[in-house]
Amino acid sequence: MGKNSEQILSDHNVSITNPRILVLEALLENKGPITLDELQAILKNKVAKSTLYRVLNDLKKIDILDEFTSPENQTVIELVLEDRAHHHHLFCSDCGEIIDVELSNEFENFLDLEIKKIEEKFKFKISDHRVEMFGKCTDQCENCKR
Amino acid sequence: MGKNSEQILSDHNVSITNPRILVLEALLENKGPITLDELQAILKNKVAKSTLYRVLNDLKKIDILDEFTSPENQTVIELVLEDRAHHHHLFCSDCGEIIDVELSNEFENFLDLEIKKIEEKFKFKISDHRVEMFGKCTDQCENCKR
DNA sequence: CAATAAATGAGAATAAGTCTCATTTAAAAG
DNA sequence: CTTTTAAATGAGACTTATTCTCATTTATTG
Repeated sequence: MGKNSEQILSDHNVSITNPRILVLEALLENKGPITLDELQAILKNKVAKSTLYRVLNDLKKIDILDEFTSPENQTVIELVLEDRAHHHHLFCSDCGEIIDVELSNEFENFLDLEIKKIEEKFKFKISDHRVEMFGKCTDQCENCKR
Repeated sequence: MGKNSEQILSDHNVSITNPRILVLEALLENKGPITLDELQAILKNKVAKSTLYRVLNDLKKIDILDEFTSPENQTVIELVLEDRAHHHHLFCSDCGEIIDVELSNEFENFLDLEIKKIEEKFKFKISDHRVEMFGKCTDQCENCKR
């Protein structure tokens, strides 16, 4: 059982306010990536547009929100709590669905080695990485929402 | 020696126009990823804003332009000609530089195997993938533009 | 519960990208 | 090498996403 929204906020020394609770609850219910449009629809008439953007920026600042852009140029966000396993994303160009994907430990270890090589070659300190996969779900796709 | 812009256009059955030549030449000179802002600066007073966007969409349609979003939410584009090797991107959060990175064949093969597993698990046909690495270049970074 | 700083709502402002339409240009045919 | 015609362009209007402003409300602390 995960934490509730108030715990999350106080754990990060962020004041507990109604909009923040509402946004976090929406994200906690909707495990996995969600487009901004979808989130806005859920919170319509509950949280002002300007406040929604501010709250999302707050969550980014305390490092519990990941933001990225879909191939269709939609802003996508995802709550990243400590208990969430490291994962990547799979995008369907038919239905727009975005699926969390875990790759094998062997693969992640291999990737870490490659990254060490890149760090040396380019004199970089690499702090994070992301693997994105693009394709189409087949007709019988259980993930597809439509 | 790569192709020139007119050859590229005619190879893809696209009519040869001045704006298209100018955009392609700018991209050919600036090998590697470039932000839209940078490209717009280069082409200022040469190509209208609306035309620039149209030309970029044309290049996307004939599959020689890759577009993605930087961690700072900047639109980034990169010409992808047939002779370009498959590669990935390294982002510096200090200077904003985006560097093309090739990973080893062994790694790419391993990734292909992982992708096959994901295709089966999620009943997907995966057509493309992308590895993004995020970090900071060190002080003596030769890649850093400033 | 009072004081104060922080957060919010509403809408104005800005910025990125698309669309419209009159004009120009490229391509193809004679 | 002209003429024709469809396609492309430029300029700016329009749309949409995101940020900003400021008066009001709310959370926190003492």
